[in-house]
Amino acid sequence: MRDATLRDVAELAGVSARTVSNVVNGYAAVTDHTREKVEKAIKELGYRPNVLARNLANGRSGQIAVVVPFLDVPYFSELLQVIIPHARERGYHVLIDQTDGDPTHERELIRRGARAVLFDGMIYSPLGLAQDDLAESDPTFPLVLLGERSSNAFFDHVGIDDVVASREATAHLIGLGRRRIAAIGDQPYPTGEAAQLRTLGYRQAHADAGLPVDESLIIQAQRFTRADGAAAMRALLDRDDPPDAVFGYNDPVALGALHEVLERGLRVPEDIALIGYDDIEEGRYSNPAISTISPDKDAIATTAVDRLLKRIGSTEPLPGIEVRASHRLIARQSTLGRAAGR
Amino acid sequence: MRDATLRDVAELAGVSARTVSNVVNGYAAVTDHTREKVEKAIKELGYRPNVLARNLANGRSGQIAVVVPFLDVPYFSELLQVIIPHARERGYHVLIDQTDGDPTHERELIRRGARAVLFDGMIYSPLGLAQDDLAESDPTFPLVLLGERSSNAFFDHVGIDDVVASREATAHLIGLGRRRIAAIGDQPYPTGEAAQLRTLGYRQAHADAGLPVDESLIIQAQRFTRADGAAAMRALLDRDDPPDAVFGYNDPVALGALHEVLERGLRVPEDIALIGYDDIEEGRYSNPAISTISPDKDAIATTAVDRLLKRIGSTEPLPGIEVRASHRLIARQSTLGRAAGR
DNA sequence: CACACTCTTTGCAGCGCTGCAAGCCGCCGC
DNA sequence: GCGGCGGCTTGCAGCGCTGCAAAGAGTGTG
Repeated sequence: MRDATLRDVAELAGVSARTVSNVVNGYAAVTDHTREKVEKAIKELGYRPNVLARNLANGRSGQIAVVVPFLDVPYFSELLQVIIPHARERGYHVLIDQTDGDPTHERELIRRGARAVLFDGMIYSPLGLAQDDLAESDPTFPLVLLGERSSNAFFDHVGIDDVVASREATAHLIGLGRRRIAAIGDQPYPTGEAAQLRTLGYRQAHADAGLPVDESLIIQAQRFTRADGAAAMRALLDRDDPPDAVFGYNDPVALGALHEVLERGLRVPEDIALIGYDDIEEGRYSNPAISTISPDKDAIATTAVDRLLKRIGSTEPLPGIEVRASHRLIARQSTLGRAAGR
Repeated sequence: MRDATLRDVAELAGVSARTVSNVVNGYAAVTDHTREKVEKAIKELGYRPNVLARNLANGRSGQIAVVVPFLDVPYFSELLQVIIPHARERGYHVLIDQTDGDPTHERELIRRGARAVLFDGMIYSPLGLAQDDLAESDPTFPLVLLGERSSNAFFDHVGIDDVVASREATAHLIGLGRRRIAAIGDQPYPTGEAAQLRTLGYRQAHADAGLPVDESLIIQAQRFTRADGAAAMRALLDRDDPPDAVFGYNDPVALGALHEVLERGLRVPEDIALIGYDDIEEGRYSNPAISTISPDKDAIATTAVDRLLKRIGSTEPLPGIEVRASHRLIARQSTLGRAAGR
């Protein structure tokens, strides 16, 4: 059986289709009497508005897209966990896309996004996207960027100050007396701007302490996975002069490295201290629990949604703003040892 | 500037709108000559089809919804990681919703889903939903259930055999000589059918071995988180007669328990052996790495999508089928100790 | 009692696309 | 040379809803 339409309801209630629409949307003032009639008819027919038709008619889709490189990266799923309900409260559904970090796919999205009528705006966490690619995007399309990239004049950008945070993480290790600190996760190529900011912070911390940087301790990682962290650590431990501390550019990398260290029978933090980045739940339950940089995820998620909706709601393009969420360093057993206590 | 429409393209190319539509969709045969003209016009105007209008016109949305209780449960994000690209290859976008395990929200979805024109079908992993609630759903709505629930005549159901898998997990511990095996995750109430299947397997394994079950070792858990696992373990270790092994109903629970055990200075597996369920990546990198039941996630994800699309494509309702994906037990250090090697 | 004004309700047109069925055209066979 | 046929192309109508502007109903005022 065909679903009931607005017109069906109108007919049954003896009013015009437009009035039914008004009742449903609470638009114009409607007499109590009329409203009751209409509501009765709606109930009787089990009418539900056709979202598609509504969207087509008013040119909005009621959906926002959230694009992340990898869904199984805990940081992203934890963020989505906040974004989805927050968007729902504001009347938006969330469409999720995953780029697998594929630059072609990412570029595609950012360029054609503007025309995709499927969603009204996009929250985007680019990975393999160079700054230049952003320039090609339609500046009138509501877009909020997540992560470490600096915004341009057209889009908003929400994230923490990665340079400062990375400097703090490194300084924490230096403060513990470590002198051979490895950095795992550098990406010294155009699409690795995010990683480069962390490397910059790492360097700054060394400079602050008047320490030299051993370039050979800066290790690259492609995808920031546990496997990447473990592989990098393996190489580091095979050297004659292994490090005495590790700064992982995200928690999975640090956790992968941790796994490798323990696997070799070394002690953490006595032999090697480790710190990660992102404060995913997993890191609170690893053994030992890992120290990390904790970004204010709630703030990032809600701010991103709010900014996006503001952009969507605005008729003329808003200038891009840069939102800095707060972060803090959480020291746990992987740097403090048993002293970290519970 | 307004986006170009089909009609704009038609005008520029000097053909009818319908022909442009044919070119775009590759429907009817079109002369090479005409096609070229149209394609040129499309490029010139930067035309992109309006998905909303298309959907409204042909009554399909090209979107499927995937509903999970919690996005930050690694098992679900790993599953989505497979579902999303697989659906995309088949021309579908994935809309993700998260119920937070809220029964009201879940019931709402299942009941009204049929009418939600936003998506053509739904893959659903219910949590707080009793079997009865399913009966209220519209049997003509394409729906595939994930997880442990047994299907009814109207929906498909994809999952592994939880009873068998749980029996194997428990038997593994028994085979190691353990006799006081705790089970963490039971949910002895109507919405906990999934958990109950695991408890059943646990009991069967004991029966198989001629061992009695100590009911006090069956611990409940609400949400299957690391925190739940840790809390349950804490209580178990505070007893005078702590267990010598633990079967966690999913990996996070097992990992939370593991954390607590190590925190107390006990050895794994010497003092307490642990096994989890789901084989999330995290468990391969924990210290020690945890043994687990590994469901064939690829098969589950792709089968679920394929079945759903088949249902969507079929004019008359298909009878519900039960798909059993395979699983295997992966023994790692948390039960085998160092012997598990690398 | 006519008129201005406000509050409700209405009809129309159209969002951009596709299903349908008819129309057109050139070519083949007899 | 004519009817028939198959391959391409077209026009129409309509998916279900909302923006817009105007009509209708009701009220108060001079």
